[in-house]
Amino acid sequence: MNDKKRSIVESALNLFYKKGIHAVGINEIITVAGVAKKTLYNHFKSKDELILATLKYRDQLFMDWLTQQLNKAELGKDALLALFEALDDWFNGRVQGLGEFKGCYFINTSAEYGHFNRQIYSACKEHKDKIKALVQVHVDSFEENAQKNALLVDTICLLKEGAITTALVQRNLASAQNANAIVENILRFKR
Amino acid sequence: MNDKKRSIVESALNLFYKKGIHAVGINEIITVAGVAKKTLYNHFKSKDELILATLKYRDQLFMDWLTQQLNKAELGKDALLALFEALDDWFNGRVQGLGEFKGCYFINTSAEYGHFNRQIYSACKEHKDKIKALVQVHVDSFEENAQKNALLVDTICLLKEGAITTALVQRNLASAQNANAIVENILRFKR
DNA sequence: GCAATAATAGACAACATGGTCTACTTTTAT
DNA sequence: ATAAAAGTAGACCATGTTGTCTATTATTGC
Repeated sequence: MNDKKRSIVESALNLFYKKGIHAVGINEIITVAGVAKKTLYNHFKSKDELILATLKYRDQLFMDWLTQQLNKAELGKDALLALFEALDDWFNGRVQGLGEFKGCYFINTSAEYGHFNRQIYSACKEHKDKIKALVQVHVDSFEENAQKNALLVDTICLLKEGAITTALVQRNLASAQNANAIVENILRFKR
Repeated sequence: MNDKKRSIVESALNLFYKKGIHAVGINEIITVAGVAKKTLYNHFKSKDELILATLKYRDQLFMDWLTQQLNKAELGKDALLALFEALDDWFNGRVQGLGEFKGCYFINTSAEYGHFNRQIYSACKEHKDKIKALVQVHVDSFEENAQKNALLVDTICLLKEGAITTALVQRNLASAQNANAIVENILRFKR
């Protein structure tokens, strides 16, 4: 990816994430990116295409970070708890690369667009599917009973989404710690 | 509340909920409401004030419905399970009054506005606080241990938020059933 | 060195936005 | 019946929106 192009995507993502997509205009983006309007439309043929690029970019950023956090812990239960510790870091501004916490970019974008724009919706869904797949790997490593396995994956994913939403809407920045405590209890029972 | 005023609020809410707030203009609202622009600005001195009115209206609508659903069940564990059955009805379009499911209006609005507009943010937070208080009542009826009590309330609220978000973003309309199964397991353990 | 490519600033078009205002009509209360 | 209040349609304003286009300047690859 070109330098200019990357600068445009980064600036757009930062603004979209902070203020919401509809609230940010092209002119603001090019000002922040320090780029001419023609340059932007040279790389992206519409705002929608730029939005998709920010979703892709954020997905990479987020997945790289999360995968790295989980890999620090041991495969299985430890990694699952590390997931919620990572979330806690994120909510409380201890993760440089993700910017000041303002909820999940993909949930926010879904909330703004719903299922109206198929491509945008798909990008958001795919991001969540990836995370679920990551959780699945770790649950698979110790839970062989298919039914219990599925239930545990669902539980963890629901708690994760709930923690993100609660941190945003209720401004409860401890929600990841709460979720962590819940998961710890569940995993302990499973011994 | 005046007939015209109610019509404006209802139309605005329907449009905002379906398309997102920034995506809907005043002109569209007055057209749908069948009302002159002056009439709208007679009742509300700005779009922001109208947004707040829709939040208040939806809060009443939703809380009335939810309270009624929980009251059908017995105080305590039954009511908590009824909560997730109610969510399942909502997600799958079996609740007339709430319109076609498009996520939680308060989460969506928070996602669009963040903490930028204090009044809007507060209205969203207060709605969630009310629901949490409702859950609290039922947990209080059978769980006297303070720590377990708090943990259970958190669990239920996180699962609820997670189910709503997952139903929207992943288009997983069974998420409330999943959450229900999880809560059932937890409550059974508590015997 | 020089042609091709990519960047620049910014004018411009066409339309949408929130909000105000005028001139007129209907509804309501007494 | 009549005066006050609340409604109507829609012109209008200033600004903001996405997107195009021109004319000029840097940056490339060969």
